[in-house]
Amino acid sequence: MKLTKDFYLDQDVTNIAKHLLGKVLVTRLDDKLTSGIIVETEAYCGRTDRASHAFPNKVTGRTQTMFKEGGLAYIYFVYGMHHLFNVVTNLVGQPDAVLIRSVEPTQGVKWMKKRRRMDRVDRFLTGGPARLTQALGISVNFNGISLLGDQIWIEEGYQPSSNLIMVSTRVGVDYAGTDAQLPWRYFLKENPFVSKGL
DNA sequence: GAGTAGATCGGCT
DNA sequence: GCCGATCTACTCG
Repeated sequence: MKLTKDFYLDQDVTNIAKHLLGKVLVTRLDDKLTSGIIVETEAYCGRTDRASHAFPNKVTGRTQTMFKEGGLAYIYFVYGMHHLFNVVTNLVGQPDAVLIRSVEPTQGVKWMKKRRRMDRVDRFLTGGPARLTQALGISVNFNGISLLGDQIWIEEGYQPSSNLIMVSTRVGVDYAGTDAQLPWRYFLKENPFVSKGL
């Protein structure tokens, strides 16, 4: 069951970041189906949050995707080599997004191993924002495409009980001043595919 | 296990 | 010109 448009239109991006835990991210490329359960996310609010590329509601070539209606993929390139995948949320003109930081592999493990050039199934396969995009074959080519289509989408999974949902500050956003202290990272307790503890 | 350097390039000032 | 929503390989111990 693919998530529908209305899921992505919630105006509180932290709600969506929380609710994405336990859902399943799926890609289909060249008939290779790969998927994983979302176990770690971070919320970014472009209007108020200095950690967001779109702060403060700044439209540029890179950020324009985030200003569109919720339900699209926002993918950007960093450190000269990594592609990071985000879910665009909220209404048109509100540049909010959720970074997907880790998934737990489910389908297509064979393809994921091949894309990652490794032969184990542990957090090094799909834990970490750049690792999961590589494992699922996501690149900037997918920037701006719909999450309701047939190349990349998110499905219903399970609803984690609230005592398993952990909250912390976000990773790698020290440049954001006091906004670096916001508790906008969510992850599943003791899940071995989460990128780092806390 | 912890700590650190190096890779590598698009976006923005 | 600087630096990044990161990862890997390598060191030391």
